[in-house]
Amino acid sequence: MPQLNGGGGDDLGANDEMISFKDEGEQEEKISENSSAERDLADVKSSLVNESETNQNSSSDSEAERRPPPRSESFRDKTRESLEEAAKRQDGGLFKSPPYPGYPFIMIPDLTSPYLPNGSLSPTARTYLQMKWPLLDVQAGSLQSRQALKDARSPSPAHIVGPFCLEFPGQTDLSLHQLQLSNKVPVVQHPHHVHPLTPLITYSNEHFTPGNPPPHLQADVDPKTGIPRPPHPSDISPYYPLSPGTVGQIPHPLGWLVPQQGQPVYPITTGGFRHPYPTALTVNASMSSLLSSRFPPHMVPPHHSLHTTGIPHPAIVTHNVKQESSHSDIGSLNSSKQDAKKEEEKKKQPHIKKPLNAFMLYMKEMRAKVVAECTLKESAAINQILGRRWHALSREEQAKYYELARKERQLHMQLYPGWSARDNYAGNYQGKKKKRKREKQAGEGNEHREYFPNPCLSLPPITDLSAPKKCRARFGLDQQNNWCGPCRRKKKCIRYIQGEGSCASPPSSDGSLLESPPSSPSMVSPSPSSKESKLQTEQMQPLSLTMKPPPLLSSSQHHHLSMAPPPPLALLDNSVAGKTSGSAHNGSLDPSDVSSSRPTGSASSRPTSACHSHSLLPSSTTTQPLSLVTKSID
DNA sequence: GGGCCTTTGAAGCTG
DNA sequence: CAGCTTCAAAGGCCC
Repeated sequence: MPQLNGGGGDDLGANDEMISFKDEGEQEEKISENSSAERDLADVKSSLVNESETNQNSSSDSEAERRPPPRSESFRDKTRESLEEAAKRQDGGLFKSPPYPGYPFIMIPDLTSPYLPNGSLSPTARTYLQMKWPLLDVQAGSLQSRQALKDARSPSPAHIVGPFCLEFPGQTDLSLHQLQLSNKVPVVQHPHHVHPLTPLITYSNEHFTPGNPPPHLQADVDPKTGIPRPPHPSDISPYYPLSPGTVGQIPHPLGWLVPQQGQPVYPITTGGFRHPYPTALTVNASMSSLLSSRFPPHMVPPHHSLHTTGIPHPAIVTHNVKQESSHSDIGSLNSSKQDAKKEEEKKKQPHIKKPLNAFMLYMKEMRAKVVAECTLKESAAINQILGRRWHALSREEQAKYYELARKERQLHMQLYPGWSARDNYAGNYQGKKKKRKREKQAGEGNEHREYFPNPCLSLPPITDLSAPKKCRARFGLDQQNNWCGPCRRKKKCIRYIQGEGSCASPPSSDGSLLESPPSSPSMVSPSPSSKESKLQTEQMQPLSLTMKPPPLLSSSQHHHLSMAPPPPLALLDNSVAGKTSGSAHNGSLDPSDVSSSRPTGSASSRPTSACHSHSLLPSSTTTQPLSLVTKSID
């Protein structure tokens, strides 16, 4: 695994993955079949994690040798390349594959953390700054961009047309961090420029004084067992707070930088959490030194989970849960008592949250940017955008997040050896537990998504017939007047229900396109020779809807899409394999899948700004009218 | 105040 | 083992 502490520029990053990618690129040969490509992709994806895991202890130098055999012709097949290229274009180069093999990928907490007590902004709490990542050459233009970003909350700069104006390379599609890094200076958060939201405001440097672990943590002995704790693995990222057994609150993994209140992150449970681990940074001396060398002292995480200020760490979820009604149940008094006991015990246990997965990490990092660019506030909409962007990310980019996620999991495991995801399942955790998720509608789980090329659209590009709130997704918040009653009340969309077989949507002139049977070959069958189909798709995508006025257009469009009759099974390609994680994963990395399901390529190819014209939206629908519609109803 | 929405991914659960 | 379910973050919205 790439060493965080590694001197030089390869601090961390998933060099391993990157290397492999590079190899793949070298071997870029002919690829051929989607099937093989898919397999390869799947392998690659898993390998992204596996490789790093297996190699975590090895030096980056040797990684190349141990690198798995090039698997990948398919990995980097032309389709993929073209897609990536398209994505790059769409994203204004944000995601262009970095030419840097060993980009320094430093995992640095985002200072603009929501964990701030006053953090109204919702910057990412735990973001990992990549020293090089999109080091897009923001250069000169970056000044403007920076300025623009400075007023992130202010109206988007003129050049920012809308959310995800991907067509403006390097101008707006940069995260604050990226911009900050654009000058090639490894500055994570400028000491001078204190972000309004920066948690540092709340904390004085003293709080972050490295090397001053709290007394209770100084002894590296498990308080519980008295057995000296094993040192943290060097490769573990410093994102997890310790879990001092007695300490009820743990700092956010990145708590040293993002102290906050009330945000539970990785609290410690009684169960099996043996004990306090020094902060990852503490544990990881190399990392710590790295950070110390790179960042001002106050940037360096404290060696202890409990902040000296006594401010509750976000990672901790206190269970101030009201006693459940069961207590009052006389009939089952005895059992109630027992239950109560159990509940109390559970309450006492801090809630340990699941480690963030790659996408979550990505979202955390990019959310703020999207919010600023798109002026969207609703997370649902933002997440949709992020989801598309995630798909648009190059493998390398995704690999970074997978690597981060892997480290998170690893660290999490180390910190909470006895923890299981099951612990957080409903019922196990007394904290606010979400109710059972909405019952799945028929067909849910096989939802077919369409990727609208235009990320700027606040309207969710994805049409999921089975998804509730169809109107919401279709029309967006701005057009609630178009929503059906139930949708307004957040109930099941009657339109959707009605439209299961037929379109209940309001008449729309251009809806015809959507209603029209799938004509696009690419749609119908993501042919293995994806290149061709892809081209076709690209050509066809920019169609009909393009001309529609954004709101109306999108609304009707979405509506039709959702209402559209089920596409032939053939249409139901893997792109919409359903929500199962497995399929989703593969889909994200599968070039073929991407090509078939992602209009991004086409979108990107379009010169016009998606943000401006919303043209992309229509196009996709045109080409993949039915595909959008998810799986066949029957 | 809590659930829903929405995304992907990880992991647990189920048949 | 495949498929399904739950949860992780986020913040506006609704009840």
